[in-house]
Amino acid sequence: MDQPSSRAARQESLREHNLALVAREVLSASRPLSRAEVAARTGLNRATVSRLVAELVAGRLVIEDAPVVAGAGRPATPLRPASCTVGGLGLEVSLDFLGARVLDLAGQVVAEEVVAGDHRASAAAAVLGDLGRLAQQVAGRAAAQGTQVAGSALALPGLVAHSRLLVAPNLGWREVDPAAHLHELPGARLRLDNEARLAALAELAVAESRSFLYVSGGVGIGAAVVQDGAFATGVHNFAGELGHVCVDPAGPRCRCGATGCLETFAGTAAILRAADLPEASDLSQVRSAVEQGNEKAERAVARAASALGIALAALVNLVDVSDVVLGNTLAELIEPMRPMVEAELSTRVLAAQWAPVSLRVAATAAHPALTGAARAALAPVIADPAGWLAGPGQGGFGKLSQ
Amino acid sequence: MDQPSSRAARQESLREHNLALVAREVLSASRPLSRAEVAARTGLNRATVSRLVAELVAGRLVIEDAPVVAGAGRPATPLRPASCTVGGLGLEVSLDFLGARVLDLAGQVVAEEVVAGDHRASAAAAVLGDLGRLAQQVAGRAAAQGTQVAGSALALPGLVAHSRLLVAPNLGWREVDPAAHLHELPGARLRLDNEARLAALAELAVAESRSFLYVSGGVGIGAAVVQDGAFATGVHNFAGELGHVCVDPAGPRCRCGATGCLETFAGTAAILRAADLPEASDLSQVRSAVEQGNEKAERAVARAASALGIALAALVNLVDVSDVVLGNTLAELIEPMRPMVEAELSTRVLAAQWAPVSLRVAATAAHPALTGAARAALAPVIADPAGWLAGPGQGGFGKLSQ
DNA sequence: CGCATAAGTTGTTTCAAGCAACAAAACGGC
DNA sequence: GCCGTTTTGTTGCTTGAAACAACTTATGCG
Repeated sequence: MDQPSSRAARQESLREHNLALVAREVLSASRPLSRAEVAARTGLNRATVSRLVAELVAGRLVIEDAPVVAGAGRPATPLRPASCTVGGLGLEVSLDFLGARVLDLAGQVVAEEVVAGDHRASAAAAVLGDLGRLAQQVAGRAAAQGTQVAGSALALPGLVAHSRLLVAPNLGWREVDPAAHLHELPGARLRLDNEARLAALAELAVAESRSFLYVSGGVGIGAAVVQDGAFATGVHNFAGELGHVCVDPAGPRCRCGATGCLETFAGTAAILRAADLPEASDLSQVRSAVEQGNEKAERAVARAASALGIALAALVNLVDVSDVVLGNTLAELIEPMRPMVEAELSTRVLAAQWAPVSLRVAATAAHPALTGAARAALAPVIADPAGWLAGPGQGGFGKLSQ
Repeated sequence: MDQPSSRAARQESLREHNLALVAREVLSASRPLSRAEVAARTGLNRATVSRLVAELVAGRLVIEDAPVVAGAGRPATPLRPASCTVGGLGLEVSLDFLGARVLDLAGQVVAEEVVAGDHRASAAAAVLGDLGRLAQQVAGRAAAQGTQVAGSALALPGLVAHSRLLVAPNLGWREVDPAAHLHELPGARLRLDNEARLAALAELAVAESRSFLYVSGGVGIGAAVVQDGAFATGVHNFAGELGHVCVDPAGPRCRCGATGCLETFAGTAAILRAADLPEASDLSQVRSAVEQGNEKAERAVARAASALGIALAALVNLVDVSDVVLGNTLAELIEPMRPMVEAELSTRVLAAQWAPVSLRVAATAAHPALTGAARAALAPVIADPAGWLAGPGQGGFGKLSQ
């Protein structure tokens, strides 16, 4: 459904819209495009595309390659995203590492730094102080390469509203305002979001599908629904708390206070505990045990798979997705879990017969939420190039959308 | 969220957009507005609004009332939706009635007819044939009053994709193409949608909130998520199957094939069976029994409330809504169910403390899905007045009486 | 070498909205 | 009762953005 923006459109809006359209086409193309190709793809006139591209080139968002001869006719001038001119700074606080990464418009890493550390039940101020220093350092390195950081985004394993972290159960944090501890970040204001959602954004950049459910399964289990390239965020930005869907009201008590949450069956810690393997600290060891026929491990995985299937079936019944992408540590167990998850899905999803659900592993990349955060930081520039070109450095961007 | 339409915008699009903006403002205002007020609300220039309004008046979508004196200054000309010029035809096949209703742009009923009947395990062709005759009759009466039907929409208690009904478990229908049995409906093509979603559309027109979850609880339980006035439809239009969310994997078998679906606890038939009241055929009788302290009825309601709470909690965790509207027969039981539903919600929803969920009864109106269907039929005209004014208008029904 | 072909540019036209000035229709104070 | 004030709606002019058509550029091919 096309939700019409209820603002008056003037001619300036027209230009902004078309400029953004051209920018998106060039910046997210899989190969360099010529002006003529952009015109063909967008439906704009060649002359119009030329004017708009000129603006993007002048603003250093897009660069022209040397013309390439390909068959008859005048050779086309390939256009591609500028590298190392404008960047987004992605930050992440995870249970076991801190990270900062700058990506440029081409999606290349300009600078990054990841520091391991155990942040379970940690002090927010200290951890965020460390992260701030890390961010400074990485942004400095990016600047040395000529990359101006347009903005930053922080991925957190918890519930985020506006610019506050409400609760991150596994970090043991409540009511934290990260911006207060992260002074002097370059660019416009800091955007916060859930780890799963930002990881989904990274997946979106490489996946061929533009609608899927991304499940980030670690100690906690988060999810993000991507539909046609946009997130279902819910009214308060709280959507996707798959880990606390009730799978069996008679199940074990969860640290959130309820009983039978998915996390108590399929969270990393829960599976490890149920598998009861001496000195196993990783789900890959559980997988090996299953492959070797360890019965306790098999039962643990079956229990997790059944629970995951029930929760996913609820989600599919409610929001109707047909492509489930499994990320984070839970991805290790996809093959042993697959038959049972698929069985639950096919019996419990009302529309299963017309819209079968597929299950796959996320594109492997280190720390996808970090990549997604960097992309989110850059998103305002891509969505509103006119705003960026008009006042770089200034927060001309009202919209934090997408 | 501003999902940018990925089409090239030309000046014509600008005009269409602003025309739609003005149309929406006038057609969905609670009181007649002057041109100057529309200009203030939309941000458009007064001159521009005048030009656009002239077009809408010429197209008979909006009419001018006599100027009204109100204080100093030139008296304003009130603009209001034209009545009885353009209408939408809403149709519904329900378990126990067939209905057809024409609404005009002002939201007034121009003509309607509702026929009771039991359609459980019925023959689709015969029922739809009856509905077609009913539709003809009602459309004819509307035409006699000068209302040209712009389009029609059909509400069905089942899974709808494109223009086919895939399955309606309680009707016992599968793979039905209603258009094939409903010949010669006036206006553009027939739109199909789920009963719950269309009922939610009717609720949206009268509710003050523009984001809520509408639950239609009858024999089956459907739901629709409305966010900022738009529906979350999912990838295939299957979203909202709340009735088949698993509430307890050890629960009774559902007719969908799975076990422990919400419907098996909180569907009308399930509650009646559990309450075990001789000759009760209605949930209002169950409510009376509860009020009189009937223990079996109390247990039945508690069981239903707990199940509903668990399913709603899953939904709220996943899609983040904070306003739940209960419609259809289940609304009868809202008060006896409220404490238990709210208890489940507050313990099971992770964000409950920051975004408490409220529970209320739908605005009472007879057959809301019928109203919603009529509004849906009219929606294309409001969303694209330019298309309507240019297109198949004017022709068919000759001069208006009066 | 000329012709076909495709890419990109330049000048003109079209169309929608803003702007400013103005006309219309009320009120209020004297 | 007349004149200034206030708000509404309209008219003529200007501005801006994109389409269109014609043109230039640069290549391949016979």
